[in-house]
Amino acid sequence: MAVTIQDIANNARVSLTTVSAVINGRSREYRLSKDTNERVLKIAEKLGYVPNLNARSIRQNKTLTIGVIVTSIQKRSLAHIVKGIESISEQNGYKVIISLSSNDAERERVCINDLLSRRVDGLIVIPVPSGETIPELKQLYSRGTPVVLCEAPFVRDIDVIDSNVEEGSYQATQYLIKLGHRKIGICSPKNWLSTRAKYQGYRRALEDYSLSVPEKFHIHLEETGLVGGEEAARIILKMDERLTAVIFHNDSMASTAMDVLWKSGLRIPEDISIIGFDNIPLSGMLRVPLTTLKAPFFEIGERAASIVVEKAGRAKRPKITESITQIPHTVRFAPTLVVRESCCPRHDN
Amino acid sequence: MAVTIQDIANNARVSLTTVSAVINGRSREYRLSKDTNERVLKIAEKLGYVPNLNARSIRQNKTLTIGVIVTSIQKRSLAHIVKGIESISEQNGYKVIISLSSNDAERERVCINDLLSRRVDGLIVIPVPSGETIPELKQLYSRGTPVVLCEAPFVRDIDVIDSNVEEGSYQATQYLIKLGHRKIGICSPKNWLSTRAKYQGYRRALEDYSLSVPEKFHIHLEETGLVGGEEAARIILKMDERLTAVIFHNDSMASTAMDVLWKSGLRIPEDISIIGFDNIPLSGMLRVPLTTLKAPFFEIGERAASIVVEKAGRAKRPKITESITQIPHTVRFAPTLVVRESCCPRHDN
DNA sequence: ATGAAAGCGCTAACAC
DNA sequence: GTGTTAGCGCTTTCAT
Repeated sequence: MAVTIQDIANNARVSLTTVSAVINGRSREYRLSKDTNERVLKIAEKLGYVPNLNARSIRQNKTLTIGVIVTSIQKRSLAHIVKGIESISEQNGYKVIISLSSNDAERERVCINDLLSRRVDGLIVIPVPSGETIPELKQLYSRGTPVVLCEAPFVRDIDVIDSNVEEGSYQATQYLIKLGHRKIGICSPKNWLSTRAKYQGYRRALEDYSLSVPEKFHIHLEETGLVGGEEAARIILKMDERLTAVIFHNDSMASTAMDVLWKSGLRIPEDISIIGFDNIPLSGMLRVPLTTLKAPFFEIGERAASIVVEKAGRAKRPKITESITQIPHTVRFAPTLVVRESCCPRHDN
Repeated sequence: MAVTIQDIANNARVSLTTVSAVINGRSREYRLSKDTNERVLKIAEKLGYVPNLNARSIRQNKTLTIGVIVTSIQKRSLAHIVKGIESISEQNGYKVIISLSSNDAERERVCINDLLSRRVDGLIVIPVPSGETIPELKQLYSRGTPVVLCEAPFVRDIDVIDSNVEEGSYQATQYLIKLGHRKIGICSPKNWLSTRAKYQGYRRALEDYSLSVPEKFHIHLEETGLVGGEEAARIILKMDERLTAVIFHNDSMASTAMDVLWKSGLRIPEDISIIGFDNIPLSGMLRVPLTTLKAPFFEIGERAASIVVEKAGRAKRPKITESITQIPHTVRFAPTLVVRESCCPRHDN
């Protein structure tokens, strides 16, 4: 069994209180003698004392911890969000504990419960892309738990910080339209909120330019990530009408799709223009450097964390919070188009 | 304040004990009536009860939690290790809490302390690459804390699961030698353990083929990651003797370096052959598909977690553990060479 | 079948 | 300057 303050107290022949005061750096406040202070510290050190945060938190009813739930850590954008969260949290004295939901609503629920059980002071969640868990998250929020969502298009009545994918998709589409493209496809995983958002931006752009919006150009994928890219490429190759440009859900999908398309003899961008999302580091070094949309993910994380930290801090002074009607914060950063070499004006074909 | 079992007990007009039994699914064991059981459950639900894991763990002296410390989550290899850890942990009823050390020894120490304070039942650490924290980790280990290191070349007297980078480097070098290369460079961040390991493999290969090992071909980088790649490229371009092949510390470094080299007019592989490490997903889709070494990172995570889970479980039956002299597990998986297009036989130049 | 009571490691109000 | 004591939310032994 681990060393406790009791052990230290016995060893130093002082009381629990004294030890506690020393450990918490309050010997001044408690007017402890410099001597006692040092002796206790030394003994703690010698005994290899490690404070028990769980015991402390149960007493103080706070943990100085923020729970973060992320669908996957492999996605660059999410990794950046997490770094942003960490940075702000740390500056404010909060530790972050990261949980992975692996894109699975049930696992996300387990993570939420676990973190709540650990009494985190706040929660930042990248919800599963299907949006399945949104109602539960809103309920948490309305019951007063400091919770902020990142990357949750369409979601309202709860704090949301994200990149405006609708807007990004609009920009991408507009760019392609201006290059003369008319047969523009958009590929993304089926049943994701962000898919719907991207489709809306795409549609809005086409409509703004009075172009038709053929339903068949909206390609729904079963798979996500790399495999999704292969699936997309296969579908595109099989279409009876050849697209002249395609917007992909993200860069890694675009890369794999590009790879497959290229291997089956299509030239990029001459035969088909490609746009991705996220601006991952390697996208500029691909066979054909990828045109893509970048968003300030690190900053998104920072903003999310600031809100949580602020609310968690406020929650400590109970009375004040009580009657405040929450006004949800929503910030959606507009992405910017990074033009590289995967798009060109439409060639007649 | 959150709902407690006391609240439930009051509401259900039963005792604390009863509620506790119900919550823990032991009403059978306690011979509680089906009626009581359901009533309590219903009330817990209604009140929105969330068990306080901290309180529980303080009582039970275990947390069913494994702490994982990782230098960065952006590195694919590490992300895979984490997934492997998660997978095994979950199967064994353990939650994982992930902390990021950001390649900073001091932050790693903070993470270790924090996790110990949270009384995790075990610890898996990817130590900072300088190896600075190894002594502390060994000390932890020798005091009986279940701790396993991943990716820690040279480290002994503690459980280590990793990829054998020395061996990988040997393979890479041998491959290049067989292609006829004689001026082979190796680039990696200075003062890293893995740098030393890779250099040893490289050196061993050259010596096995009775080739000279010019010190100047061992390039030490100030920077890591993408920027390290740029730095490497700049150095290579400035060398008075042109290398015909280079081994990079990892794929993302190799990619950026390749990009810079290519942009300054070198043809790859004709002018210079390139090998990376890690086999990241995009390495096959680069301008020149990258030859690289892949290692079973997911499996490394799995193995590490199995050990920790096993030890954590054993620790619960104190007597047995007491006198067992620990025999450190060490598993170093040999990487395999993935041949793509970034290497070719030496051209006279 | 259910409850009372002790105690896990710690903090904080209040004594002395 | 330092110690006593109550209790945070929970589990567990022992009574009933």
